[in-house]
Amino acid sequence: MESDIQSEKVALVREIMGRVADKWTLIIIDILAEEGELRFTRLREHVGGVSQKMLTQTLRQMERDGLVTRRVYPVVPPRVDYKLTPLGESLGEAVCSMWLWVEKNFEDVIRARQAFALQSPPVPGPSIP
Amino acid sequence: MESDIQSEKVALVREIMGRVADKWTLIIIDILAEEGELRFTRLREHVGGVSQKMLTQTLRQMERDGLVTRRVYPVVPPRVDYKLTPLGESLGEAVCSMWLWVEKNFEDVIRARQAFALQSPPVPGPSIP
DNA sequence: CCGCATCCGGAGAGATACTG
DNA sequence: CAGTATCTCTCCGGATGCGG
Repeated sequence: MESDIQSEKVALVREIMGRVADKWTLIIIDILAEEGELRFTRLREHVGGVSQKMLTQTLRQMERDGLVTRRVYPVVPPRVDYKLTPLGESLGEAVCSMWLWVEKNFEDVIRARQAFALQSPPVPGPSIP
Repeated sequence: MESDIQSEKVALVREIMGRVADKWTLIIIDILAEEGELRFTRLREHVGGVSQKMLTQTLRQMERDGLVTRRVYPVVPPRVDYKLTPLGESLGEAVCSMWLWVEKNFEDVIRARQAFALQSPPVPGPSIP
């Protein structure tokens, strides 16, 4: 069946979507898009709140997927620079629209959450001490 | 410090980004955007490969965040319809640009992975039987 | 001193089986 | 048919070790 090929593609597309839409990947792309080339520790500072392990892991994946280049300088304190590839930059534009949406609408989400909390009193037995 | 407010906002924005860029959320938004209103099982069929639990959980979150409406019909076999809110629809446009990017560029990602695999022979000892 | 790999413990994703 | 409870297993973060 041809639909096997189709579902194969769909699975692949979804898998890549899952990687590309990863939390740290989105942040890293956003940062590298406006900072250009950065070395590991600088990038870590910009990201904030990420463990070296996750950062390394994510960058590895991104390198594997052709989103970033990884340049290693064989110097005494090791130095590794990361930078978006053209592919990564093109993704950056799509990612940007997501960030813009969140920036623009996050207050609505907050309000929705508050409204939802009101009509769904979860745990706290209110008043009457 | 005012930067406390700033970092507070950043954390919030990132948290919402994390929710909104969730794998299942992206798929659900994409489907509801083009199918309109769907009941639970229909939606489950369209998504494909998702457990009821994950679907329920994700839809709950989306309802909480004001992205979908959840209408329950008090009938004998329970019936629940899900539909994007205006907020969800506006997100749908941003999400669409992500899907378009993946559709357009996933073959480049595949190629990048193959190229990466070649220069990084991980485990498999090649040839020589 | 910088970047990376590994081991371990806890938290959360996820599928299966059951309930109204 | 929609949702919940239980169990499993992966993933993430911190500490450690190492090589340059």
